[in-house]
Amino acid sequence: MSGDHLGRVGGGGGDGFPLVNDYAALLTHSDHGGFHGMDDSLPATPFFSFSDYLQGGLGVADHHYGQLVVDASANTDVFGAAASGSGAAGKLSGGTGGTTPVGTPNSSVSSSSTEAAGEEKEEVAAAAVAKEEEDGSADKSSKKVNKAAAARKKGEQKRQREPRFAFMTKSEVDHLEDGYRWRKYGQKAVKNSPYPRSYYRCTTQKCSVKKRVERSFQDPSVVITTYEGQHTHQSPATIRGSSHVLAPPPAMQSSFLHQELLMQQLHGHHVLNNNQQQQQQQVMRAMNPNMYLPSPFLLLQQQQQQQQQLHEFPDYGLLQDIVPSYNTDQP
DNA sequence: CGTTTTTGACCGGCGC
DNA sequence: GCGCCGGTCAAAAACG
Repeated sequence: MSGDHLGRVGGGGGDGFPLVNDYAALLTHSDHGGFHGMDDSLPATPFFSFSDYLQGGLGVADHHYGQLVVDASANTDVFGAAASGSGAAGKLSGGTGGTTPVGTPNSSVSSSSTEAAGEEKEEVAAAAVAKEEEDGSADKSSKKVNKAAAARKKGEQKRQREPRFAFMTKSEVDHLEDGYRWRKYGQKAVKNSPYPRSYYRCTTQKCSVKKRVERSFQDPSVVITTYEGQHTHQSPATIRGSSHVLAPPPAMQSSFLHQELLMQQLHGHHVLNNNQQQQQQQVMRAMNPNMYLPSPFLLLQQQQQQQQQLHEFPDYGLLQDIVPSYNTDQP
């Protein structure tokens, strides 16, 4: 039946997240289920679009959301898992200006990260990005990439699935509101986790965006959301009501908050290389196609080369694979 | 009554 | 070639 999910460990082959060109980040969501009704925990701050963010400069540490943004340490933990040595002391910082409904002790994050550094890392690394390239270089000689890939590449490219964008959010609600409507089409047990993974698909007909949501088994407070593809339409939440970019409905605000946080997290992660930073920028640029897409998508489908660095910075590898394929950026 | 969720079965890819 | 595993399908149930 369905009771076999937390059984096996290290089944072997499965990495848990066979992502291809993915990008991940951790967000710390201060409020829990506020979305679904009361969102009092969310500050009534004006929201920024990505473009604003970008144009406004990348050093927006003083952002309004600053108070919502939280411990970069936790971020680091989850993000880099192993890289966080001092993260243990991090802890929730800003705590929502007054409200910290989430009784989630970050300590669990740090501590668990320490203990389960390996596993957590695995999970993160996977969600983070992963690589699976199939170039002829395949010198990694890892377990993956072999005859199958070789054969495939030989004749034709494997149907590259759409780029994915994964990010982690500290939230108690599994399915975070992002302004779009989703229909759940499946649920599967995650290998090393007691928590299942849910598969959603955008209900808009022409839209084929999918997303999966799962919870970190060591940090139940952390939800990993992975988007795949990009919406071919606007968010219903957007259409409904205002055509302006301002004053989005609560749900959207939270959605944007996520993204804002995401970026801050990224930037707050001052441990990146130049390349990585550049890529971050690219990613962000990609993230806002024309105006503001309430959801983080876009991305890439190129990778390669930087693999070398991947070896040296496995923890930050996620940033490596990110290469926006969209040149919607302006001159 | 229409839509979404639930859940076991099924399928393809990949490792061994 | 076999078995494991992630991802998807689809029928039935649940929900509003």
